Amino acid sequence: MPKEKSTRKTKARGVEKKKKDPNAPKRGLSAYMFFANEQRDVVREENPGISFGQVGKLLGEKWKALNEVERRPYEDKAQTDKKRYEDEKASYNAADEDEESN
DNA sequence: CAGGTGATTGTTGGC
DNA sequence: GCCAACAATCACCTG
Repeated sequence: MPKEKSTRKTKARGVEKKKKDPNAPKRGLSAYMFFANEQRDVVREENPGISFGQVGKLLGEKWKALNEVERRPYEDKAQTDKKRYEDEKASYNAADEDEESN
């Protein structure tokens, strides 16, 4: 069971020591990201003048408020985005074999 | 084979 | 540029 205490740990790693990738192929976005993109302007519209605290929270609440079907389009994108990352990883792997000739 | 870990993704808003 | 809740993710590496 992973410990989810502190929200963001940014660079504060607690494990031995892992080195980041040179190309850092990053991962794909998350359904939430796509959903947020839509609500972002919507939520803010329903709550004009609210700070991130409200928006962020409301976003998460509404996010789940949606039904699987509503999340589908977002998940779909998330999966597609994932593939996108796969591509990076592919290049990243290839680069590892022959580094950049440059 | 199985596990868990971390890294990342995007929103807003201020310094 | 970074940080914060909010959520998902899930590929990565290891023993």
